[in-house]
Amino acid sequence: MSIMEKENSPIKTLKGLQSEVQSSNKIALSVDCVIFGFDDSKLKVLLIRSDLKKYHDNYSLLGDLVKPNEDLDASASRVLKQRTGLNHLYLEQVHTFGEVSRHPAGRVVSVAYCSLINIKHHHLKILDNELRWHEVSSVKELLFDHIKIFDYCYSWLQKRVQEHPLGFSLLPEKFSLRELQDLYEAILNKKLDRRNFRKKFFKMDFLVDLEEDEQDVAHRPGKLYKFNYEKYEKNKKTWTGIDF
Amino acid sequence: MSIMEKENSPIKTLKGLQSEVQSSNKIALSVDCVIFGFDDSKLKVLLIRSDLKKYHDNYSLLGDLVKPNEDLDASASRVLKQRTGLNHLYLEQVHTFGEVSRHPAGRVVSVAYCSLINIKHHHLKILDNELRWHEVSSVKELLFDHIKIFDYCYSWLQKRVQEHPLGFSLLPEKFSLRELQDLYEAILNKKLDRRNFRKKFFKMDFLVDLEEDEQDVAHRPGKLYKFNYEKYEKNKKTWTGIDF
DNA sequence: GAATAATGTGTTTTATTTACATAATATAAT
DNA sequence: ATTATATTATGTAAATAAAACACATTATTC
Repeated sequence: MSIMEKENSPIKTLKGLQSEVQSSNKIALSVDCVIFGFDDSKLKVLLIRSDLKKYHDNYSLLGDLVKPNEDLDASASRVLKQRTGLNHLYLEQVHTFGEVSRHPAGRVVSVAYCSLINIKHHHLKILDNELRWHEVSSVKELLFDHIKIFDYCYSWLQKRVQEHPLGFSLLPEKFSLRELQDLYEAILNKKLDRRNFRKKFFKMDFLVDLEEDEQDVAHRPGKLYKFNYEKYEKNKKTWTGIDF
Repeated sequence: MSIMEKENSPIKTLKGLQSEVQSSNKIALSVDCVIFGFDDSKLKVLLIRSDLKKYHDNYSLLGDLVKPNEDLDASASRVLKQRTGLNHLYLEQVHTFGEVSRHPAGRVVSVAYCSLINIKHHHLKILDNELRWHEVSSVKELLFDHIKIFDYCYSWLQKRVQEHPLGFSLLPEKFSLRELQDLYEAILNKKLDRRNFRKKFFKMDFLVDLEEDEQDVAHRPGKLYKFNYEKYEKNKKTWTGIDF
């Protein structure tokens, strides 16, 4: 692999490799988190105002440098925890952005993570630097290349949410089918047929009818459901079908 | 973003940020390429023997450290070029592996790329360290965590090839439908119905009939086709359909 | 020229997706 | 309490796509 394979390389020792790695040109590595939430039937993203004087008008994603003794995933979890006070959130790596000139302070390669939060359930515990939710549709520019990272992660989410049950992380544990559909409509940014939507999800057969009704709605309340992860895992399809 | 957002951070200058990045704990960053090829109706992967004495029995992926002034994608291209002599290959970033203990020589975070080569057309120009093609089905163990990277990239390919026309990078420019189907069967590791396969691809409508026949086959020759990328781009579907 | 080993094509069946309309249930207003 | 309103819940028919399946055709080889 990598480090030890140079052209015409002779046999090396592990010790030699260690010093090669040590003395090599290292690179600042960061994680940036695109944190999505869902509230008021709208898809939102959590942003913070840049604390750089020069860029103080810009909002940015939440991120930090990866520590030398920290797994990459752990680094993203830490950023979430430190910046929002929230733990154990849905988190998945999406893409690594490594253009030389992407960061004005020097070479910084950034690994983008996507996180999904149930806004209603988890209240932000830290509110530095105008940390707050922004409507996804209103996000037009961000610090550095963050808009590129954001766009990439949003596209990723739009695709991913159609193939994996991650959308439930954005909802309360108990939700109505209307809320679920609103969520999908917000993420995919298009209207869906209610009857077919219901049919689809009931057929997938991992929603548990809680025999309970919505409260505090000014009309006939809908039934509440929860997502049964075990059932999903047991029955999930091995996806196939050539189509493009 | 990241670097400049510490808890309770005051307003910072760009200069301050620069020195923060400079003095921060940097990390050795590498790229590892999973290079797939297709030959003799079998999916293959290009591996090299480790030149580490201790691991000399292990094969490994092709990789190298990312240089300070090199874009990440460029780094992967360079590795391909340096190790195979081949240029302008299909190349796509897949995932970043960043566990602290993944590499015995110290902290090395590695960005995995997937590359697809037409074995027949591109002859390897460099054959260091027993660089050669291995049948994908026979790959059981690799250096360090390379088997994990390989498995991840193979799964990625299996999914990706069903949604995007990247498979054609593994074939000669002119190919028969049998070759195309053999390719899909090799990648997906299952038999497909010939009639339905043909229908599917003709319907997608980006194969150009070259009005030419296969040569040197011991039976009725098949027609040759090529992939029309422009036509694909023009008609490609915006993929939708909730299903999991 | 007969046997072989592929290619090339079409139909039927089944499953999935789309389109669409009406009855039921709660709240809010009078 | 009656009515208007807003939303839930449900079913069916039509169109499309996927799966299963069989036979005629065209080269090569013996």
